Amino acid sequence: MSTIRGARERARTEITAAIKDEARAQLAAEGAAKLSLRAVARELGMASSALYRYFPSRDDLLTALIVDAYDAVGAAAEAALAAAPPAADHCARWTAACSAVRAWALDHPHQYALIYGSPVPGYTAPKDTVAPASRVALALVSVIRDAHRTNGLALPPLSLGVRPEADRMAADIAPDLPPAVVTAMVAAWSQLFGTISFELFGHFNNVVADRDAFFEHTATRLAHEVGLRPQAAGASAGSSAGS
Amino acid sequence: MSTIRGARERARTEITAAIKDEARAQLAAEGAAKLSLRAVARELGMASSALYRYFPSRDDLLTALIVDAYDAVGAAAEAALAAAPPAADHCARWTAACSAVRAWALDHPHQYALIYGSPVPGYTAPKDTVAPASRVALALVSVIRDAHRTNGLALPPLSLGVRPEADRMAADIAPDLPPAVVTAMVAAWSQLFGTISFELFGHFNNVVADRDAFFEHTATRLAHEVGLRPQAAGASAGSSAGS
DNA sequence: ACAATAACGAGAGCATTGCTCTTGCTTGGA
DNA sequence: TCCAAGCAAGAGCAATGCTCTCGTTATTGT
Repeated sequence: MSTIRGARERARTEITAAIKDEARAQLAAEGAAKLSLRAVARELGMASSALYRYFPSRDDLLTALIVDAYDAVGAAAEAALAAAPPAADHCARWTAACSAVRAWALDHPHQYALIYGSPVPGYTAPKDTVAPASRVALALVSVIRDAHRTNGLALPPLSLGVRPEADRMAADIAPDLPPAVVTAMVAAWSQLFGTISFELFGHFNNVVADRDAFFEHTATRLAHEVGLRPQAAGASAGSSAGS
Repeated sequence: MSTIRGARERARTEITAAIKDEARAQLAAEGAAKLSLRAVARELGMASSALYRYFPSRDDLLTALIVDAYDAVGAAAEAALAAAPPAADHCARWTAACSAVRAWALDHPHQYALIYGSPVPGYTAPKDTVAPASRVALALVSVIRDAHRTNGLALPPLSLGVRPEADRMAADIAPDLPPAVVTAMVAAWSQLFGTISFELFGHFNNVVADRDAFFEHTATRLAHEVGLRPQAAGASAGSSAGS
């Protein structure tokens, strides 16, 4: 409200950012388990107790990093979609978003583990996390919505058992999409991260060698599962999109 | 190999088991991050230093728990398959194995997080873990192999990009199965755990309400993905298998 | 302009942790 | 019987998260 906003306030945001940066560096270097408030303070040249003016506890620092990480993956997915216009091949847009998420995960494995691995601390997800956490899912939904608007998506009917839950999810998430599509999309969403997590957490060691090819294939199959078909006809007739 | 093998040796295995039990209890109560050697020793009425005679470090204790957890999920999956003979509906056997894994995960969330969440400590997976870690995957392979032997599994041809990797995986994992099936099976394997992890780690909060129905549906679709089709004909004509 | 208030940084301190080292005791085999 | 190996306990070290207190500094209200 005041004019200059005070040197103090600016210093606060700067120091807060510096703390988070240093914490991220330690996270990337050693993992979440080894992230130490004292080491962060030491590296920043301040007393460890001073840090508590900015983050009331270690878990709060972690939570801040979690929110930032969710935002970063979400932004990566959205950027991939922004690079391919909604008019383009919907199947390719889907796989592009998936690949963007995977690329971010490979670039920031510890941040990825922070948000998609085991809940770290006493783990209570505060309200601040739910909005950033939804960004990837919303990006995927937007691809499907575009595809549904232009082509219309048709999926085989759901079995009786899921139908009530499918209707509920559709009404809750995307009332403009068929329940079968929404259900398939939620499944594909979780399965996408299952594949990325397995690769990142080492479960593919001695199993999958060419991870790029395998992921490309998996993402494409997930696209099929949600009703997206490659625009086979049209201009470019190249069989496989990538490399 | 000798006769009595000494009371000492027996005491050692007993104490080792007691330590692991207490550690498991703490794991279930507080999570892997809070598992403390000193607390385990305290609870067992022994000095903390005495614990190091049995496990050279905290990470070694964790590793022992990891091995046990892998064995437990693997055993759960195998038991589910043993309950349904190989002659039965292959699709139902697949979903039964999947559901068994999920049930174990819901019953032992922290042990599940230990093995399928973020790698916890300095995380180096020793050789001892790889065999137990494969049990679930091998159980799933056995279902597919049985199905392939009796019915033969046919899947649409793979795109050019994955074909080399698919051949490599098939030769490495199950040379008697078509590469397309093996590839789909690896994907389904990781996706299964993606769905379970999302449910367990809270990513389905405010998204999926009827988790049982959703999982049943997802597992069935995964079965279709690997080429398993429900034995629709025969006796019972009910549309959906489960209740 | 001045004083009250709030934010701030630093240091000391507490409880706890993983781990090591040394010191005795107990057991198993010669 | 006696010795070596296994064992348990205690003290101790470095490090952690967190709290409290005490001066200092900036902001704000009058």
